[in-house]
Amino acid sequence: MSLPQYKTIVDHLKNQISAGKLSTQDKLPSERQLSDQFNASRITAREALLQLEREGVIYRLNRRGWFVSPTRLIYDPTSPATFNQMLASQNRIGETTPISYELTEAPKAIATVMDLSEGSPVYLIKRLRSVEQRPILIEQIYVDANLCPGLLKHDFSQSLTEIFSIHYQKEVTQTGVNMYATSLDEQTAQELQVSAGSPCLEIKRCRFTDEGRVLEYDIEYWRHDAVELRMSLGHGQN
Amino acid sequence: MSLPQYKTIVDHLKNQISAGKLSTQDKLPSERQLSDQFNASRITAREALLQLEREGVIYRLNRRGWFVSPTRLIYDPTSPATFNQMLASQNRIGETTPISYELTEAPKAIATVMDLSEGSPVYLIKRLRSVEQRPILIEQIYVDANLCPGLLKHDFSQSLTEIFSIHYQKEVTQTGVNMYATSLDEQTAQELQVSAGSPCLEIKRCRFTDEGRVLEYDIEYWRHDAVELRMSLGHGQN
DNA sequence: GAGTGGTCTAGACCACCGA
DNA sequence: CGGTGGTCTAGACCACTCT
Repeated sequence: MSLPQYKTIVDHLKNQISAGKLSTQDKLPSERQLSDQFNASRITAREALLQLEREGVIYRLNRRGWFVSPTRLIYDPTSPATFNQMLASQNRIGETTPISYELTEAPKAIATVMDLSEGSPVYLIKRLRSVEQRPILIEQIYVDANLCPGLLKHDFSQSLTEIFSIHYQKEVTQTGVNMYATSLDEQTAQELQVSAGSPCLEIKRCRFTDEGRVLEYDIEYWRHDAVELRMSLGHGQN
Repeated sequence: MSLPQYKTIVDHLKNQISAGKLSTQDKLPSERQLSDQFNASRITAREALLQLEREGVIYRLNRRGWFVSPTRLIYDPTSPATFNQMLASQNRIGETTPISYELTEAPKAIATVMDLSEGSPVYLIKRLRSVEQRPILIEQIYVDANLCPGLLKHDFSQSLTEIFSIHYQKEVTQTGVNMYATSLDEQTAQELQVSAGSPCLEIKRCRFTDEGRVLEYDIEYWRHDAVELRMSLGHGQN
Protein backbone atom coordinates (compact mmCIF):
# COMPACT_ATOMS: atom_id res chain seq x y z
CA MET A 1 0.00 0.00 0.00
CA SER A 2 2.13 2.76 1.41
CA LEU A 3 4.63 4.26 -0.97
CA PRO A 4 3.50 5.11 -4.44
CA GLN A 5 6.38 4.65 -6.81
CA TYR A 6 6.60 8.30 -7.76
CA LYS A 7 7.22 9.07 -4.08
CA THR A 8 10.45 7.07 -4.25
CA ILE A 9 11.62 9.26 -7.09
CA VAL A 10 10.55 12.41 -5.25
CA ASP A 11 12.51 11.39 -2.18
CA HIS A 12 15.54 10.40 -4.18
CA LEU A 13 15.66 13.76 -5.93
CA LYS A 14 15.11 15.65 -2.69
CA ASN A 15 18.02 13.82 -1.18
CA GLN A 16 20.23 14.61 -4.14
CA ILE A 17 19.36 18.24 -3.72
CA SER A 18 19.83 18.50 0.02
CA ALA A 19 23.07 16.54 -0.23
CA GLY A 20 24.31 19.11 -2.70
CA LYS A 21 24.70 16.63 -5.55
CA LEU A 22 22.28 18.78 -7.40
CA SER A 23 22.46 22.45 -6.68
CA THR A 24 20.75 25.67 -7.65
CA GLN A 25 19.97 25.92 -11.34
CA ASP A 26 21.39 22.47 -12.08
CA LYS A 27 19.57 20.42 -14.67
CA LEU A 28 17.89 17.25 -13.47
CA PRO A 29 18.13 13.99 -15.40
CA SER A 30 15.62 13.88 -18.22
CA GLU A 31 12.21 12.29 -17.73
CA ARG A 32 13.26 9.31 -19.82
CA GLN A 33 16.48 8.84 -17.89
CA LEU A 34 14.57 8.88 -14.62
CA SER A 35 12.00 6.39 -15.83
CA ASP A 36 14.79 4.04 -16.94
CA GLN A 37 16.70 4.45 -13.74
CA PHE A 38 13.69 3.66 -11.55
CA ASN A 39 12.14 1.12 -13.88
CA ALA A 40 9.06 3.22 -14.15
CA SER A 41 7.04 4.61 -16.99
CA ARG A 42 7.75 8.10 -18.14
CA ILE A 43 4.41 9.26 -16.77
CA THR A 44 5.37 8.10 -13.31
CA ALA A 45 8.69 9.93 -13.46
CA ARG A 46 6.83 12.99 -14.64
CA GLU A 47 4.38 12.69 -11.75
CA ALA A 48 7.34 12.94 -9.38
CA LEU A 49 8.68 16.02 -11.15
CA LEU A 50 5.29 17.73 -11.10
CA GLN A 51 5.09 17.07 -7.38
CA LEU A 52 8.47 18.71 -6.78
CA GLU A 53 7.37 21.61 -8.92
CA ARG A 54 4.28 22.13 -6.76
CA GLU A 55 6.50 22.20 -3.71
CA GLY A 56 8.67 24.82 -5.33
CA VAL A 57 11.80 22.68 -5.26
CA ILE A 58 12.31 22.46 -9.01
CA TYR A 59 11.05 24.32 -12.07
CA ARG A 60 10.99 23.68 -15.78
CA LEU A 61 12.08 25.58 -18.81
CA ASN A 62 9.85 24.82 -21.73
CA ARG A 63 11.18 21.77 -23.53
CA ARG A 64 14.62 22.34 -22.13
CA GLY A 65 14.40 20.36 -18.95
CA TRP A 66 13.88 20.51 -15.21
CA PHE A 67 16.10 22.56 -12.91
CA VAL A 68 16.68 23.06 -9.21
CA SER A 69 14.99 26.21 -7.90
CA PRO A 70 17.23 28.88 -6.38
CA THR A 71 16.56 30.09 -2.86
CA ARG A 72 13.38 32.11 -2.61
CA LEU A 73 13.59 35.88 -2.57
CA ILE A 74 12.30 37.46 0.57
CA TYR A 75 9.81 40.15 -0.21
CA ASP A 76 8.24 42.46 2.31
CA PRO A 77 5.19 44.14 0.80
CA THR A 78 5.09 46.57 3.73
CA SER A 79 8.61 47.80 3.13
CA PRO A 80 9.33 51.04 1.29
CA ALA A 81 12.30 49.48 -0.52
CA THR A 82 12.33 49.28 -4.30
CA PHE A 83 12.79 45.98 -6.11
CA ASN A 84 16.49 46.59 -6.59
CA GLN A 85 17.04 47.71 -3.02
CA MET A 86 15.27 44.58 -1.81
CA LEU A 87 17.53 42.42 -3.96
CA ALA A 88 20.66 44.24 -2.96
CA SER A 89 19.96 43.65 0.71
CA GLN A 90 19.88 39.93 -0.06
CA ASN A 91 23.05 40.05 -2.12
CA ARG A 92 21.26 39.25 -5.31
CA ILE A 93 21.22 40.91 -8.65
CA GLY A 94 18.11 41.73 -10.61
CA GLU A 95 17.26 43.03 -14.04
CA THR A 96 14.12 44.80 -15.18
CA THR A 97 13.20 44.44 -18.85
CA PRO A 98 10.43 46.56 -20.35
CA ILE A 99 8.25 44.45 -22.64
CA SER A 100 5.83 47.08 -23.89
CA TYR A 101 4.38 50.46 -23.04
CA GLU A 102 1.57 52.47 -24.51
CA LEU A 103 -1.01 55.14 -23.86
CA THR A 104 -4.41 53.54 -23.87
CA GLU A 105 -7.93 53.78 -22.45
CA ALA A 106 -8.75 52.28 -19.10
CA PRO A 107 -10.91 49.17 -19.47
CA LYS A 108 -13.91 49.03 -17.17
CA ALA A 109 -12.40 46.78 -14.49
CA ILE A 110 -9.24 48.86 -14.23
CA ALA A 111 -11.12 52.16 -14.27
CA THR A 112 -13.24 50.98 -11.37
CA VAL A 113 -10.30 50.10 -9.16
CA MET A 114 -8.47 53.29 -10.06
CA ASP A 115 -11.52 55.41 -9.45
CA LEU A 116 -11.46 56.75 -13.00
CA SER A 117 -14.18 56.71 -15.61
CA GLU A 118 -14.10 54.01 -18.24
CA GLY A 119 -11.92 55.01 -21.16
CA SER A 120 -9.81 57.50 -19.22
CA PRO A 121 -6.29 57.79 -20.54
CA VAL A 122 -3.86 55.50 -18.77
CA TYR A 123 -0.35 54.37 -19.48
CA LEU A 124 0.05 50.63 -19.57
CA ILE A 125 3.56 49.40 -18.94
CA LYS A 126 4.54 45.78 -19.01
CA ARG A 127 7.84 44.62 -17.58
CA LEU A 128 9.70 41.47 -16.82
CA ARG A 129 11.79 41.24 -13.70
CA SER A 130 14.51 38.66 -13.41
CA VAL A 131 17.04 37.64 -10.85
CA GLU A 132 20.32 36.19 -11.97
CA GLN A 133 19.03 35.55 -15.48
CA ARG A 134 15.93 33.80 -14.21
CA PRO A 135 12.56 35.40 -14.94
CA ILE A 136 10.74 35.94 -11.66
CA LEU A 137 7.67 38.02 -12.36
CA ILE A 138 5.71 39.85 -15.00
CA GLU A 139 4.05 43.11 -14.07
CA GLN A 140 1.42 45.19 -15.80
CA ILE A 141 1.28 48.70 -14.50
CA TYR A 142 -1.54 51.11 -15.18
CA VAL A 143 -0.73 54.74 -14.49
CA ASP A 144 -3.22 57.60 -14.48
CA ALA A 145 -2.05 59.59 -17.51
CA ASN A 146 -3.41 62.84 -16.15
CA LEU A 147 -1.07 62.62 -13.20
CA CYS A 148 2.06 61.89 -15.22
CA PRO A 149 2.00 63.56 -18.62
CA GLY A 150 4.78 62.42 -20.94
CA LEU A 151 5.59 59.37 -18.85
CA LEU A 152 6.51 57.24 -21.87
CA LYS A 153 9.68 59.17 -22.56
CA HIS A 154 11.31 57.70 -19.46
CA ASP A 155 13.37 54.57 -19.14
CA PHE A 156 11.30 51.77 -17.67
CA SER A 157 14.20 49.57 -16.75
CA GLN A 158 14.51 52.03 -13.85
CA SER A 159 12.40 52.18 -10.73
CA LEU A 160 9.00 53.67 -11.49
CA THR A 161 8.78 54.96 -7.95
CA GLU A 162 11.86 57.04 -8.58
CA ILE A 163 10.47 58.37 -11.85
CA PHE A 164 7.28 59.41 -10.06
CA SER A 165 9.24 61.06 -7.32
CA ILE A 166 11.89 62.84 -9.36
CA HIS A 167 9.95 63.89 -12.45
CA TYR A 168 6.43 64.32 -11.11
CA GLN A 169 6.92 64.99 -7.40
CA LYS A 170 4.48 62.20 -6.66
CA GLU A 171 4.99 60.03 -3.60
CA VAL A 172 3.03 56.95 -2.73
CA THR A 173 1.76 57.07 0.81
CA GLN A 174 -0.80 54.31 0.88
CA THR A 175 -0.99 50.94 -0.82
CA GLY A 176 -3.76 48.39 -1.06
CA VAL A 177 -2.48 44.87 -1.61
CA ASN A 178 -4.38 41.84 -2.77
CA MET A 179 -2.90 38.45 -3.48
CA TYR A 180 -3.66 34.82 -4.00
CA ALA A 181 -2.31 31.62 -5.45
CA THR A 182 -3.49 30.62 -8.90
CA SER A 183 -1.84 29.51 -12.15
CA LEU A 184 -0.38 31.25 -15.18
CA ASP A 185 -2.26 31.84 -18.40
CA GLU A 186 -0.59 30.85 -21.63
CA GLN A 187 0.92 34.19 -22.55
CA THR A 188 2.28 35.11 -19.15
CA ALA A 189 3.71 31.62 -18.79
CA GLN A 190 5.51 32.06 -22.08
CA GLU A 191 6.90 35.41 -20.99
CA LEU A 192 8.20 33.81 -17.80
CA GLN A 193 9.55 30.93 -19.85
CA VAL A 194 7.57 28.35 -17.93
CA SER A 195 4.84 25.96 -18.98
CA ALA A 196 1.29 27.19 -19.25
CA GLY A 197 -0.60 26.32 -16.12
CA SER A 198 2.36 26.56 -13.77
CA PRO A 199 1.34 27.67 -10.30
CA CYS A 200 1.85 31.34 -9.51
CA LEU A 201 1.21 34.10 -7.03
CA GLU A 202 -0.93 36.92 -8.33
CA ILE A 203 -0.35 40.19 -6.49
CA LYS A 204 -2.33 43.32 -7.22
CA ARG A 205 -1.37 46.65 -5.76
CA CYS A 206 -3.22 49.90 -5.81
CA ARG A 207 -1.00 52.81 -4.89
CA PHE A 208 -2.30 56.17 -3.73
CA THR A 209 -0.76 59.62 -3.58
CA ASP A 210 -1.12 61.68 -0.44
CA GLU A 211 -4.13 63.41 -1.98
CA GLY A 212 -5.84 60.04 -2.03
CA ARG A 213 -5.75 59.65 -5.82
CA VAL A 214 -4.73 56.40 -7.43
CA LEU A 215 -1.36 56.90 -9.04
CA GLU A 216 -0.90 53.39 -10.32
CA TYR A 217 -2.47 49.98 -10.31
CA ASP A 218 -0.08 47.12 -10.61
CA ILE A 219 -0.82 43.48 -11.44
CA GLU A 220 2.07 41.13 -10.82
CA TYR A 221 2.45 37.46 -11.65
CA TRP A 222 5.19 35.82 -9.63
CA ARG A 223 6.57 32.36 -10.08
CA HIS A 224 5.23 30.65 -7.01
CA ASP A 225 8.58 29.15 -6.11
CA ALA A 226 10.54 32.36 -6.39
CA VAL A 227 9.31 34.28 -3.42
CA GLU A 228 8.58 34.18 0.26
CA LEU A 229 6.65 37.02 1.83
CA ARG A 230 7.77 38.30 5.16
CA MET A 231 6.45 41.21 7.16
CA SER A 232 6.19 42.58 10.60
CA LEU A 233 2.98 44.09 11.89
CA GLY A 234 2.07 46.10 14.92
CA HIS A 235 -1.06 45.29 16.95
CA GLY A 236 -1.81 42.00 15.28
CA GLN A 237 -4.50 39.99 17.00
CA ASN A 238 -6.39 36.79 16.19
CA MET B 1 -1.01 22.96 -33.44
CA SER B 2 -2.69 25.41 -31.16
CA LEU B 3 -5.17 23.92 -28.73
CA PRO B 4 -4.17 20.91 -26.75
CA GLN B 5 -7.17 18.73 -26.21
CA TYR B 6 -7.20 19.15 -22.45
CA LYS B 7 -7.60 22.88 -23.00
CA THR B 8 -10.95 22.24 -24.67
CA ILE B 9 -12.11 20.41 -21.58
CA VAL B 10 -10.75 23.14 -19.31
CA ASP B 11 -12.63 25.80 -21.26
CA HIS B 12 -15.81 23.76 -21.35
CA LEU B 13 -15.81 23.31 -17.60
CA LYS B 14 -14.99 26.96 -16.97
CA ASN B 15 -17.96 27.92 -19.10
CA GLN B 16 -20.25 25.57 -17.24
CA ILE B 17 -19.12 27.16 -14.01
CA SER B 18 -19.40 30.77 -15.06
CA ALA B 19 -22.77 30.08 -16.67
CA GLY B 20 -23.93 28.72 -13.35
CA LYS B 21 -24.63 25.24 -14.67
CA LEU B 22 -22.15 24.07 -12.11
CA SER B 23 -22.10 26.04 -8.92
CA THR B 24 -20.23 26.13 -5.63
CA GLN B 25 -19.60 22.70 -4.13
CA ASP B 26 -21.27 20.93 -7.07
CA LYS B 27 -19.70 17.69 -8.15
CA LEU B 28 -18.17 17.61 -11.62
CA PRO B 29 -18.69 14.68 -13.99
CA SER B 30 -16.30 11.85 -13.21
CA GLU B 31 -12.98 11.54 -15.00
CA ARG B 32 -14.31 8.61 -17.02
CA GLN B 33 -17.47 10.47 -18.01
CA LEU B 34 -15.41 13.42 -19.19
CA SER B 35 -13.06 11.27 -21.21
CA ASP B 36 -16.04 9.58 -22.91
CA GLN B 37 -17.77 12.85 -23.56
CA PHE B 38 -14.72 14.42 -25.19
CA ASN B 39 -13.43 11.26 -26.80
CA ALA B 40 -10.23 11.54 -24.87
CA SER B 41 -8.26 9.24 -22.65
CA ARG B 42 -8.80 9.43 -18.97
CA ILE B 43 -5.34 10.91 -18.50
CA THR B 44 -6.22 13.79 -20.76
CA ALA B 45 -9.43 14.48 -18.84
CA ARG B 46 -7.43 14.33 -15.64
CA GLU B 47 -4.88 16.77 -17.06
CA ALA B 48 -7.71 19.26 -17.50
CA LEU B 49 -8.95 18.76 -13.95
CA LEU B 50 -5.44 19.19 -12.52
CA GLN B 51 -5.12 22.43 -14.44
CA LEU B 52 -8.37 23.77 -12.97
CA GLU B 53 -7.19 22.70 -9.54
CA ARG B 54 -3.98 24.71 -9.93
CA GLU B 55 -6.06 27.73 -10.84
CA GLY B 56 -8.13 27.23 -7.73
CA VAL B 57 -11.39 26.76 -9.63
CA ILE B 58 -12.08 23.21 -8.50
CA TYR B 59 -10.84 20.90 -5.77
CA ARG B 60 -11.00 17.21 -5.05
CA LEU B 61 -12.11 15.10 -2.16
CA ASN B 62 -10.05 11.97 -1.92
CA ARG B 63 -11.65 9.32 -4.13
CA ARG B 64 -15.00 11.04 -3.97
CA GLY B 65 -14.74 13.32 -6.93
CA TRP B 66 -14.03 16.84 -8.12
CA PHE B 67 -16.03 19.83 -6.91
CA VAL B 68 -16.41 23.52 -7.70
CA SER B 69 -14.47 25.71 -5.27
CA PRO B 70 -16.47 28.18 -3.18
CA THR B 71 -15.58 31.86 -3.30
CA ARG B 72 -12.27 32.58 -1.62
CA LEU B 73 -12.25 33.92 1.90
CA ILE B 74 -10.73 37.33 2.23
CA TYR B 75 -8.11 37.37 4.93
CA ASP B 76 -6.31 40.43 6.17
CA PRO B 77 -3.23 39.43 8.13
CA THR B 78 -2.90 43.00 9.39
CA SER B 79 -6.36 43.07 10.88
CA PRO B 80 -6.97 42.54 14.60
CA ALA B 81 -10.10 40.47 13.88
CA THR B 82 -10.28 36.85 15.02
CA PHE B 83 -11.02 34.06 12.57
CA ASN B 84 -14.70 34.02 13.44
CA GLN B 85 -15.01 37.79 13.26
CA MET B 86 -13.39 37.74 9.85
CA LEU B 87 -15.84 35.11 8.66
CA ALA B 88 -18.83 36.85 10.16
CA SER B 89 -18.01 40.06 8.31
CA GLN B 90 -18.17 38.04 5.08
CA ASN B 91 -21.42 36.35 6.06
CA ARG B 92 -19.81 32.98 6.34
CA ILE B 93 -19.83 30.41 9.05
CA GLY B 94 -16.74 28.68 10.38
CA GLU B 95 -15.96 25.87 12.74
CA THR B 96 -12.77 25.22 14.68
CA THR B 97 -12.04 21.61 15.58
CA PRO B 98 -9.21 20.77 17.96
CA ILE B 99 -7.25 17.77 16.70
CA SER B 100 -4.73 17.37 19.48
CA TYR B 101 -3.07 19.25 22.30
CA GLU B 102 -0.20 18.41 24.59
CA LEU B 103 2.54 19.77 26.75
CA THR B 104 5.87 19.01 25.12
CA GLU B 105 9.43 20.20 24.70
CA ALA B 106 10.32 22.78 22.10
CA PRO B 107 12.28 21.23 19.22
CA LYS B 108 15.34 23.16 18.17
CA ALA B 109 13.84 24.98 15.20
CA ILE B 110 10.82 26.13 17.18
CA ALA B 111 12.88 27.11 20.21
CA THR B 112 15.05 29.29 18.00
CA VAL B 113 12.15 31.24 16.54
CA MET B 114 10.49 31.59 19.91
CA ASP B 115 13.69 32.72 21.56
CA LEU B 116 13.55 29.86 24.07
CA SER B 117 16.15 27.24 24.84
CA GLU B 118 15.78 23.86 23.21
CA GLY B 119 13.56 21.59 25.25
CA SER B 120 11.69 24.39 27.00
CA PRO B 121 8.12 23.47 27.86
CA VAL B 122 5.64 24.49 25.20
CA TYR B 123 2.04 23.65 24.53
CA LEU B 124 1.41 22.30 21.07
CA ILE B 125 -2.14 22.66 19.85
CA LYS B 126 -3.33 21.41 16.52
CA ARG B 127 -6.61 22.55 15.09
CA LEU B 128 -8.64 22.28 11.94
CA ARG B 129 -10.61 25.25 10.73
CA SER B 130 -13.46 24.78 8.32
CA VAL B 131 -15.93 26.99 6.57
CA GLU B 132 -19.33 25.62 5.74
CA GLN B 133 -18.23 22.03 6.31
CA ARG B 134 -15.19 22.45 4.09
CA PRO B 135 -11.76 22.12 5.70
CA ILE B 136 -9.77 25.27 5.00
CA LEU B 137 -6.63 25.15 7.08
CA ILE B 138 -4.66 23.18 9.63
CA GLU B 139 -2.78 25.09 12.28
CA GLN B 140 -0.11 24.03 14.72
CA ILE B 141 0.29 26.45 17.56
CA TYR B 142 3.22 26.47 19.93
CA VAL B 143 2.66 28.43 23.14
CA ASP B 144 5.31 29.27 25.71
CA ALA B 145 4.13 27.19 28.67
CA ASN B 146 5.75 29.50 31.19
CA LEU B 147 3.52 32.34 30.06
CA CYS B 148 0.27 30.38 30.21
CA PRO B 149 0.28 27.75 32.94
CA GLY B 150 -2.66 25.36 32.79
CA LEU B 151 -3.55 26.30 29.24
CA LEU B 152 -4.73 22.82 28.33
CA LYS B 153 -7.81 23.01 30.52
CA HIS B 154 -9.39 25.51 28.14
CA ASP B 155 -11.62 24.83 25.18
CA PHE B 156 -9.65 25.14 21.96
CA SER B 157 -12.64 25.42 19.70
CA GLN B 158 -12.69 28.99 21.02
CA SER B 159 -10.44 31.84 19.99
CA LEU B 160 -6.98 31.44 21.51
CA THR B 161 -6.55 35.18 21.49
CA GLU B 162 -9.52 35.48 23.78
CA ILE B 163 -8.19 32.80 26.09
CA PHE B 164 -4.88 34.64 26.33
CA SER B 165 -6.61 37.90 27.01
CA ILE B 166 -9.23 36.75 29.50
CA HIS B 167 -7.36 34.12 31.46
CA TYR B 168 -3.78 35.32 31.25
CA GLN B 169 -4.05 39.06 30.62
CA LYS B 170 -1.76 38.64 27.63
CA GLU B 171 -2.27 40.78 24.56
CA VAL B 172 -0.45 40.40 21.27
CA THR B 173 0.97 43.68 20.12
CA GLN B 174 3.36 42.65 17.39
CA THR B 175 3.29 39.87 14.81
CA GLY B 176 5.90 38.61 12.38
CA VAL B 177 4.37 36.96 9.33
CA ASN B 178 6.04 34.72 6.82
CA MET B 179 4.33 32.97 3.95
CA TYR B 180 4.84 31.18 0.69
CA ALA B 181 3.22 28.81 -1.75
CA THR B 182 4.19 25.17 -1.55
CA SER B 183 2.34 21.85 -1.39
CA LEU B 184 0.88 19.68 1.35
CA ASP B 185 2.65 16.76 2.94
CA GLU B 186 0.78 13.50 3.20
CA GLN B 187 -0.56 13.87 6.71
CA THR B 188 -1.72 17.46 6.46
CA ALA B 189 -3.34 16.67 3.14
CA GLN B 190 -5.25 13.87 4.74
CA GLU B 191 -6.38 16.12 7.58
CA LEU B 192 -7.63 18.63 5.03
CA GLN B 193 -9.25 15.81 3.09
CA VAL B 194 -7.34 16.59 -0.07
CA SER B 195 -4.82 14.63 -2.06
CA ALA B 196 -1.21 14.57 -0.98
CA GLY B 197 0.74 17.11 -2.95
CA SER B 198 -2.10 19.55 -3.41
CA PRO B 199 -0.87 23.13 -3.62
CA CYS B 200 -1.13 25.16 -0.43
CA LEU B 201 -0.21 28.39 1.26
CA GLU B 202 2.04 28.03 4.27
CA ILE B 203 1.76 30.91 6.74
CA LYS B 204 3.89 31.18 9.84
CA ARG B 205 3.21 33.75 12.49
CA CYS B 206 5.23 34.73 15.48
CA ARG B 207 3.22 36.72 17.98
CA PHE B 208 4.75 38.88 20.66
CA THR B 209 3.44 40.32 23.91
CA ASP B 210 4.05 43.95 24.74
CA GLU B 211 7.10 42.91 26.78
CA GLY B 212 8.59 41.60 23.56
CA ARG B 213 8.33 37.94 24.50
CA VAL B 214 7.06 35.35 22.05
CA LEU B 215 3.66 34.24 23.24
CA GLU B 216 2.94 31.85 20.41
CA TYR B 217 4.31 30.58 17.15
CA ASP B 218 1.72 29.46 14.67
CA ILE B 219 2.20 27.39 11.52
CA GLU B 220 -0.79 27.32 9.21
CA TYR B 221 -1.42 25.32 6.07
CA TRP B 222 -4.18 26.80 3.95
CA ARG B 223 -5.79 25.26 0.92
CA HIS B 224 -4.43 27.46 -1.82
CA ASP B 225 -7.82 27.99 -3.40
CA ALA B 226 -9.58 28.96 -0.20
CA VAL B 227 -8.11 32.32 0.52
CA GLU B 228 -7.22 35.68 -0.87
CA LEU B 229 -5.06 38.02 1.16
CA ARG B 230 -5.96 41.64 1.24
CA MET B 231 -4.38 44.42 3.23
CA SER B 232 -3.90 48.11 3.31
CA LEU B 233 -0.57 49.66 4.13
CA GLY B 234 0.60 53.13 4.91
CA HIS B 235 3.76 54.55 3.30
CA GLY B 236 4.20 51.78 0.77
CA GLN B 237 6.84 52.52 -1.83
CA ASN B 238 8.47 50.52 -4.61
C1' DG C 1 19.52 15.49 -36.15
C1' DA C 2 19.31 14.13 -31.52
C1' DG C 3 17.28 15.09 -27.29
C1' DT C 4 13.85 17.35 -24.52
C1' DG C 5 9.39 18.04 -22.60
C1' DG C 6 4.15 18.42 -24.14
C1' DT C 7 0.46 15.80 -25.22
C1' DC C 8 -2.01 11.70 -25.97
C1' DT C 9 -3.90 6.60 -26.28
C1' DA C 10 -6.00 2.39 -24.36
C1' DG C 11 -5.76 -0.08 -21.42
C1' DA C 12 -4.79 -1.94 -16.08
C1' DC C 13 -5.17 -2.80 -10.88
C1' DC C 14 -5.83 -0.83 -6.43
C1' DA C 15 -7.91 1.60 -2.26
C1' DC C 16 -11.41 3.85 -0.70
C1' DC C 17 -16.20 5.78 -0.80
C1' DG C 18 -21.08 5.71 -0.50
C1' DA C 19 -25.27 3.20 -0.59
C1' DC D 1 -21.41 -3.64 -4.12
C1' DG D 2 -20.34 -0.36 -8.00
C1' DG D 3 -18.25 4.02 -8.75
C1' DT D 4 -14.59 7.14 -7.81
C1' DG D 5 -10.03 8.82 -8.02
C1' DG D 6 -4.83 7.20 -7.33
C1' DT D 7 -1.35 5.05 -9.60
C1' DC D 8 0.81 2.75 -13.27
C1' DT D 9 2.38 0.57 -18.03
C1' DA D 10 4.24 0.77 -22.70
C1' DG D 11 3.96 2.66 -26.05
C1' DA D 12 3.15 7.08 -29.63
C1' DC D 13 3.69 11.61 -32.27
C1' DC D 14 4.64 16.44 -32.02
C1' DA D 15 7.06 21.01 -31.29
C1' DC D 16 10.69 22.86 -29.77
C1' DT D 17 15.80 23.62 -28.35
C1' DC D 18 20.44 22.84 -28.70
C1' DT D 19 24.55 22.06 -31.24
